[in-house]
Formats: sequence, structure tokens, C-alpha cells
Amino acid sequence: MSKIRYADIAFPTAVRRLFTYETGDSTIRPGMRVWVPLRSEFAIGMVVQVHDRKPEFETRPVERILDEEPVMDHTMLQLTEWIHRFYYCSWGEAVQAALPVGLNFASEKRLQVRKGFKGGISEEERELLDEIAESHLTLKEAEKRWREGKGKAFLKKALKQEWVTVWEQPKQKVDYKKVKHWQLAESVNPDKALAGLEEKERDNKWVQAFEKLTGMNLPLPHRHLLEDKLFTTYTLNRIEKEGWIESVDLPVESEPVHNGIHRPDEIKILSDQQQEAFEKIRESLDSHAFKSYLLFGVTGSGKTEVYIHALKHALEQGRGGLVLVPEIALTPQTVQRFYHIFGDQIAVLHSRLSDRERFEAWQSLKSGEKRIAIGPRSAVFAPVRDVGLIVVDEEHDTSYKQYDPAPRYHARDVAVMRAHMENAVAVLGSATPGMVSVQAVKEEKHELLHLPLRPTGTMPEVQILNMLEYKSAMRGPLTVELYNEVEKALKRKEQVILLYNRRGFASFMQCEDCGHVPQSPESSTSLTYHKKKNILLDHYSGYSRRADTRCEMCGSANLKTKGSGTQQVEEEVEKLFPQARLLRMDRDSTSGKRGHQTIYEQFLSGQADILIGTQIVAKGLDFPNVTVVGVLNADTELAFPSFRAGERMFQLLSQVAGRAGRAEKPGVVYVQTWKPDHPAIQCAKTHDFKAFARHELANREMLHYPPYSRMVVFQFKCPSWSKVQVVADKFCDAMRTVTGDEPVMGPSPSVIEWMSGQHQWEANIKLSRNFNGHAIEKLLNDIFKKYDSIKPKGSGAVRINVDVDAVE
DNA sequence: AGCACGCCGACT
DNA sequence: GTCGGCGTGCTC
Ligand SMILES: [Zn+2]
Repeated sequence: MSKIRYADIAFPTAVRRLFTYETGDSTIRPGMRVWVPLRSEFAIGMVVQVHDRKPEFETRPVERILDEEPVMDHTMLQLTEWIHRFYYCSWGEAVQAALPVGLNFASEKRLQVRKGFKGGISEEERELLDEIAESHLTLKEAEKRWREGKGKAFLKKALKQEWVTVWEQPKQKVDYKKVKHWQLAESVNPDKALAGLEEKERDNKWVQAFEKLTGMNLPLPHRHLLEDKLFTTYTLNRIEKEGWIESVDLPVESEPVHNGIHRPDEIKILSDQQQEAFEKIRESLDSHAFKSYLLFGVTGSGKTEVYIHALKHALEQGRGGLVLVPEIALTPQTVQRFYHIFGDQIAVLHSRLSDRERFEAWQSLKSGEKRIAIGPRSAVFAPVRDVGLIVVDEEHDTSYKQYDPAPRYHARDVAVMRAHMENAVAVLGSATPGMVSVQAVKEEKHELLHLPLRPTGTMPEVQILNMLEYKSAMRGPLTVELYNEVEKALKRKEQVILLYNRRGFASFMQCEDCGHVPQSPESSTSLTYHKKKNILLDHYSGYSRRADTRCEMCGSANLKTKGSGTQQVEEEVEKLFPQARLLRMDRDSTSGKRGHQTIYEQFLSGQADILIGTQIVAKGLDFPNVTVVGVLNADTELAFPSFRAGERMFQLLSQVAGRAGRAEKPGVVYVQTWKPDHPAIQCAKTHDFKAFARHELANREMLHYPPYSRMVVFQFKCPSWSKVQVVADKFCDAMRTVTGDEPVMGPSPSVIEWMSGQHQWEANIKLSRNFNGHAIEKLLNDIFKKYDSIKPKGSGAVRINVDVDAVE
């Protein structure tokens, strides 16, 4: 045994601390997983540091090192450490998010009857003990098997008396895929074996099968052999029974995934503007230094071609690539566009992969076999070797933010940090960039690459329909104008998309005469309506007032509360156009992405005339035959109780506009709204993102919202209503003591006040944008320390979640 | 986060 | 007397 060294280990629990163990095994290195004793059990942990500093406390030894080679390299450890500080989670939680579930170990506890145990026990107990010895159960299975009565009592007694002991073993969830193969038994001489048969046996099918096997290049997979009629499960087993062949489980290459055509020669020639953007990226790649770009270009401006050329260049440099795409956009079509050029160098990290498939994709990237990873949020951790380029497409998409479980990271920001750590180039692409990225360009953190619309492209016309004017001219949820346009389009055999906003999980009030939604005087966001207490509430600041009886805008008494319940929009539309073929799509009704995909395909192939659904229809494909797009109630987005409501609305309308028609068949987007003058609507009409950004940024700056601050949201959860409230109050006291009164808002009940048996409150704090990982960690440590010193009795039951850079 | 340890009410 | 409820504190 060599010299004792110390390993700092991160566990996948919420404890934001490392634990130090000792080991004499000199093969231990950071990035390896270990099996160590923790309390009275064993646990899996990740070695993050190996050193010689003997701690003051007693250390326990590492039981087992689970890897021969580190599964995380230095950068990945560094990246997860940054997440640990910045998003205030444990290092182990960040590690867990970065590894495929297949690499998680679970402890498996099996029961063993102590050897040579005779004991003075009753007949009945003896029987039970024999059963335990034979059944080879896990502890969990045994506890389930003997759930009650005598059995339960005996199991407990047997464990206590140590008649039965528990063996704890690490068990990896997924291993390399192994498949049953057949090979000749070592000891067998085929000729002799056959010669030893009786005459009448020679005609048997299994004998013929064996004869054939001897002439084959074994071992061969069972499945493969079955293709020959001579080989069946029976004949093979029969030969095995003679002891002439034996089965072995051998690892196999996973079957290649079919992603369509691979024609690298068909890479598209870039337009001048695309070429210009690409040249910039190429220069940065050549310099081998960190650089980040915001690639701003509307739908159809050809961002993907720029990504593809840049990826190609990275590969030519011998470096790898990483492409992040929002979950919803990760369709076969998207994959095909990359596969077309890069073929099997691509690994797709789909969220629908099985644990094993994910593990194999991960492995193929780590080994360097695959050079490009494409995937949603979690793919930011894909172990691409020597990453040169990281693309984040649709960088504004909120699905890049993880909420539960921790770490609550933003994949776009992690991507930029990873690029920074690996001296790579980050390219964030969007037609409607988030304000955070726009501001980063202004501050020269990102460089802007602008792709104007191609000369062949057109932006569809956007018509605004003022609901005030159509108040008495409605056909169900459609204004007469939109109704007529739909009719006309149907007559022309063209297609229609109708989009209605999903009502959020929050209720709100709206004036029936002017469409106004009551706003908070404190945070300038929409107030939510709470039926029980009949109040309007601002969940940022905690401001509340008795529900309005008159519209604060026009004075009308005609205020209506809009719940979060289901809407009948689809049924009403169906009645309006009984002769039309209707296709529905929303997040709930269609199960999973497959469902969406089939709906898109049906609509594209003309199997329906009208596609109606929630926001999700805006994220689909291009439909060249669609000439009318109707947004039925655009304002619902503005009622969303968030300072980002305007941004979301603009993004939605822009996205919709990007779907309507093509050059040959120009489409018109009709937006029904009570607020025709709202900047988000006006700018969407003129397709003027820059004007919208100017307006929105001015607003944000005035109210000190991101990107002019960094918001940290704290959520308090507990089954007891009174406890949550007390803890939230005390926590805010602690915050105000540490930071002063000014940046703290709240506490207040969450927008979702009650969820799965828990009451939820929240509070938030606006920090300077300059707070980096260390500063955030220090401040939050101070706040929690202060809180610990003043927290009331019984507060342990309240869970406190920290969400740095929360999105909603 | 789990999970053991410990301190008080309802049962054989 | 003890079984078990949850509140508290610790894990190298
Ligand atoms: Zn009004």
C-alpha cells in the first residue's frame, strides 16, 4: 500500500459541502467516481480533488474506486464547480446533471443468512430463514414481501440478532450493451461428439444445426443465428444441453441510427451576408481564444447554414462542435439538416432516449468517435472532445432554463462559460434575442453578427384588429374581419393557422370594455386575481389590494375574472367552420413530441384546412400553403404576471409571423388585441426588433429589472401555511439585514400558491449584474448564516429553493 | 437531501 | 412500561 492521500468528494445531495476521505490507492484521480462509507451506509461520490492535506477530523477510507479512467475531465469539473457557486447548488448536484443517468450508481442491499447459523429458533422461524436464504432478495424486496405481522417482526429480529446480514453493493444502472452469443464449448471436439451419436439421432434437426455451427465463425449473436430456420431457441438449447456449445454475453456495437441522407458535397453556398458572419466566426476559431457572438437574423435568414459552415471549420481544425436546440425544435428535420453534411459524426442527445441509448451517445462523444453533439438543454454537458464551437440556437428560448431539480442552470449561460473555459467560440442565434443578450452586445461582451433577410424572402403583413372596434362584430372568438379572411382562404384551398394563448396557471381580471388588466404600482407587472380572498396580488413585491370593482383605465364596472380553466375556443371555431377539416394542437392534448410531429406532418401534407392550438403551433415548421394566421387573444400574454410579459409577447408574434406563407404565396397575420398601441404589438407589426428592444430596455432600466440587475428568487415550500409565511418573513429580514432594504422584494405568495400538498411563497433580490459565481455564493452564504441565527423553531420543515437568474 | 437520534402522547 | 410521531442536527 502506498502513501495515504486525501480525496475531496462531492455527493449528489443538496449539501453544499465536500467530504474528505483517505485512500492509499495511487490510481485515484479527480473525475473518478468512488464508493465510500457515509454515515451508516455507502454512497457514490465524485472525486473533485486529490491532495496531501490531512484534515483535522478523522477521515474514513475510500471503499472502492469505480472508474479506471476519469469520467469527467478537468473542464467539466471546473464547469460544474462554477454552476455550484453561481446557481448555489451542491457541486454533486451539478455533477449529476452533467453525467448521463446510466453512470449513476445505486446501492443494492441484499440479504444473506449468516453462514453456519444454526441458532435456537422455532420451526416457523427456521422456515422463514430458509426462505430468505433461498430467495436472495434485496432488503427492499424483503420488506415488501414481509410487510406485516409475524414476518415483519421476524425479519426485524433476524437483522437485529444478525442471523441475517445486509450486503451493500454498488450497482451501475446501465452498462455497455451486451448480447447473448453462442460459441463452441472449449472442451468439445465436434467430430468426436458427432461420431458418438446413435444412428437414429443423426437426422434430428438439432444435430444438423450443430453440424452447421461447426462450420461457422463463432461466436455469433443468438438473434443473428435465428435468421436461419435450422437454428431455433429449441435446437440451440438442445445442443447446449449436450455441453457442446455455450452462451456468452458479449458487448456489441449499437446499431447505427438512421438520420437520413448524408451528402457532405451538398453543403450550401453562403450568401454574402452569411459569408461575412461566417468569416468572423472562422477568424475566432483560428485564434483558438474564447469569443462569443450573437447571431441576429429573422426566420429564413439562414442562420443554420452559418452554423454548419462554422462547424465544418471546427472539424477541419480537428476540434468538436456542440449545438443546443430548444427541446421542441429538436425534430427529425432539424437533425437531418446537420446529418446531411456531417453524417455519422453527429450524436443526437434526444430527451426521449433510453438510459442506455443516452449512455452510448455519451460514450461515443467521450471516446471521440462522434465529433458533434446536438441536443436540448442538458446537452450543454455533452463530453465533446476539444470543443471548438458551441452553438445555442433560439438563445432566448426559456426551455434552456432548468428549474427542478437543482441545479437551476441556464444552458445558454453555461454554454458561454464552457466556451470560455475551453477557449472555444460561442454563437448564440435568434430572431428575437433576449434582453440579456442584447445588453451583453451593448456592453461588448458578445459581438453582434447581423443576418438581414435574404432578397428572396418577404416578411408577411401583420394586420392589427382592435377588439374595441369589433366589440359588437364578433363571431365567437373571431372578429368579423378575421372570420371573413378565414372563409376566403378556405375557398382558395389555402390553409389557416389560428393561435390562442394558453391561459396561464394564474387568474387575472380584465376589463370587458377596454381589455385592460390591472397592473401593480410597485413592480409594473400584471396583478393576479385570488378568488378566495377576492384580492389582486403582485407576487414580486407582495403588494395586494381588494379586487377592483371599476377598471382603473376606463372606469367601466364591466370587469371579468379570467381563470386558468379550460377554454372552449376550439369547439367554437369548429362550429364556425363546420365544413373545414380542423386539426388541434396544444401542449397537453398531444402526448409528447411524436404527437406534435405527426400533427405538423398531417397539416403540411394538406390533410387539414385549419390548424388551431396554443403557442406551440408557432414553433412548428414552415407551412408554405398557410396564408392566414390569426392570433385570437394576443393580450393574454401581457396578463402574464412577469416583467418579461412584453418580451414574450413580441417573441410570440414574431415567431408567428415567421410561419406565414412564402414568397410565392404571401401570408397575412391577423392579431386581435385590446392594446393596439402596445410597443410589443406595434414593433411586431413593423418587424422592428431593434425598436422593441430599445423600448423594452428603457423600461427594464427604469424598474431595475434584468438585464440591469441579476434576480435571485427564493421559494419557500411547506405543507403548513403559517410556517411558510413566518419563514419567508424571517428570511426577508435576514436578507434586508445583509443587503439593506432596497434590493429586496417580498415576501409574497407564489403565483402558484399551492402545489402537491405544499404552500408556496417567494421573495427575490435584485443584485448587481456584476455578481459572479464567488460573489453570489458569498452573499447567499451570508444571508443563510444570518437566517440560521434568527430562524424560528420548527422552521426546518420549510424547504428553501434558490433560483439565480430565474426566468419567470 | 436523507436518515438516525431523541424527546413526548396513546396504546398493550 | 414501549411504540412511533415528527423536529433537529449531522454527514468526512
Ligand atoms: Zn377598462
